[in-house]
Amino acid sequence: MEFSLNKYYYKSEDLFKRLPSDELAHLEKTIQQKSIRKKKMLFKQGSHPAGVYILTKGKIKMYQSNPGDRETIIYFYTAGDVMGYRPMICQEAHPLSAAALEDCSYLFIPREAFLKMLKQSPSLSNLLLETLGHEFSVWVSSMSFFASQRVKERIVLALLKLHEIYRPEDGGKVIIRLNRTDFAGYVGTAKETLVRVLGELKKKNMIASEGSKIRITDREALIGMLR
Amino acid sequence: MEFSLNKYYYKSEDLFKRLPSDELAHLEKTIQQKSIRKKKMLFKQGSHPAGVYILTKGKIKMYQSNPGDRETIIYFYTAGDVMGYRPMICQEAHPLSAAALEDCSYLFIPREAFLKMLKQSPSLSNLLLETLGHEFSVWVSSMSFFASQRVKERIVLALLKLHEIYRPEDGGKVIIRLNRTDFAGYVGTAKETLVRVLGELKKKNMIASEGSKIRITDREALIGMLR
DNA sequence: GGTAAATATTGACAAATGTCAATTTTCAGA
DNA sequence: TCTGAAAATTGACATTTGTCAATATTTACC
Repeated sequence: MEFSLNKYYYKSEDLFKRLPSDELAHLEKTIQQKSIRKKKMLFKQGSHPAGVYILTKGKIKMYQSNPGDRETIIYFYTAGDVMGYRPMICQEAHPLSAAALEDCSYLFIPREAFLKMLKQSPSLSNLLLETLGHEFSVWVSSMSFFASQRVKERIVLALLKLHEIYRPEDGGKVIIRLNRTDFAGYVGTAKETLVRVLGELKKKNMIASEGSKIRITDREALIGMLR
Repeated sequence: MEFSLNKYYYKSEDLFKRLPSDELAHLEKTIQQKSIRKKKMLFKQGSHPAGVYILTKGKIKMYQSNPGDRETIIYFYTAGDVMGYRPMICQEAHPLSAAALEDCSYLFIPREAFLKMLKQSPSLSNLLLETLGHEFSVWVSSMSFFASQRVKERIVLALLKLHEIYRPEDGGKVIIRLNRTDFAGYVGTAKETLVRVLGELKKKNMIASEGSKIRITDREALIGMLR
């Protein structure tokens, strides 16, 4: 079977653009423009969801703080992604925290407006259902990959995912700007182990790096390591 | 923060019971009674979803086959659980395979009937949305736990989850009947490593086992190991 | 451009986990 | 109840991964 990054990667981009235009127009009246500085938290795990976030610029990490100050990063959001609606739908607290990796801009739909709309609009609930279902499949794949692979393979898959996440809209070169600690938290390994594997990939000319910046130079070779 | 197994465990039980009675009545006309023998497959990953399954008796494992004949088990379904609707909703193939761990009985709703109903019933789509959202949170927690913990802790959490999965309806003693290979596939470790950790827990009188049967004898102590 | 603080890298070693090959125990069917 | 096959257990050892401490490099800020 052919390797498919698609299976492990998903963007909720354009979720709202698929709504009927009258509903979209109504929604837009309640939307607020906001921004947040690098390293600031957007929300904290255990807190009550305040609304839906649509990221328009920058990157956000979703993570869980674990005992021993280790941080597990579960997801990176990038421009176009919709965040935070899930726990709201099922009246739960946020299971994860969110923090900005860079300066970010986003649109915010307050909780009440969103829930009211959800009640009235079958198209929105069907849209969310479809999105959520698909997102779920991606997670399932990621989880089983994670459970069955060694650190090296996980790092390689993480590199490929990050390559998509950091892909610029103008089609320019992809540069992954992520510090080693966050990268290691994403892979679920120690920072030192990550550095060593990256060093090895660098020696094989599959990636290039300087400082915390990483660039993939041989994507095919990386993919080749996963089968 | 208090340990909550709830965070890592979820049953979709009674999903359909929450539907309005007229819609339920309509659905019941299309439902088929079926059964499947131990070790037989219910569906295979990559295949097209044929309908929705509601398990009424027995246990089903959802798993992914990995290279090197290793199997990663992602989820166990038990009586009351609803399976297989997710990939149907978003028009995808099954991301996982399903096989019976014991002789099972189930109700089957054919694809067309289910999708038709979904279109007509806002209550069903809202119900599914809520269920899916909650299920997702549980998965997120499991995944971050998985990524951040050692094999021993993962085994202990798996034991606690299995204790719920194997809880009999009549309130009798819980006996986990699962072979070591499947258990190891659930934890994401080698069968031998699993056996060693179980042996250790047995020596500490936290569990008892004979053959492949396992019984938890000191639940509190196990929970104590997770914080 | 210079400097202190943050971050990445490396080395040495310890601990955790996997693998392979016996051996023992359990289980299902005759 | 017996018996072969399947499954669980154990041992020895290799490999992977984590930890701690030191050092080199990069980055942010004046």
